Amino acid sequence: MTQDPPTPSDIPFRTAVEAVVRAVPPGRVTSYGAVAALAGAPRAARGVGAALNALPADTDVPWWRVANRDGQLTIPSTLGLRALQRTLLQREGVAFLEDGRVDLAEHEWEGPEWEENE
DNA sequence: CCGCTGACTGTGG
DNA sequence: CCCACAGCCAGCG
Repeated sequence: MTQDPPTPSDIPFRTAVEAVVRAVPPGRVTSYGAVAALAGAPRAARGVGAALNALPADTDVPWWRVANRDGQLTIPSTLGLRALQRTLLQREGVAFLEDGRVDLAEHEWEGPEWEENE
């Protein structure tokens, strides 16, 4: 039987996003745009936000390791989610700048391929 | 099928 | 450097 190799485009967007975010190592931060690209939809950065927003509270997906391209935590501050994200990141050793942005120069993760090189 | 929303991003003033 | 505007796109009613 012919089994085509599982290409990203065959996987539902949300599933692909979850897989990518799960691959982000502790103490590392990536952007919505980068996740979208790795998920096979380079222009769907906003979709990534929607996907993470749909995650159940008990998810094992490390959603807090995703910030915007500037390292800002753009998650709604409602319900203290913003503060929660910051707490979780700091717990992993992620440093923040004076203006409240994540220190991307020190903690940005660009993907598994990049990881091999660094 | 159509229209609207938003945890984004790039560009221009 | 800060702000406004305009594309983009998945998900949902």
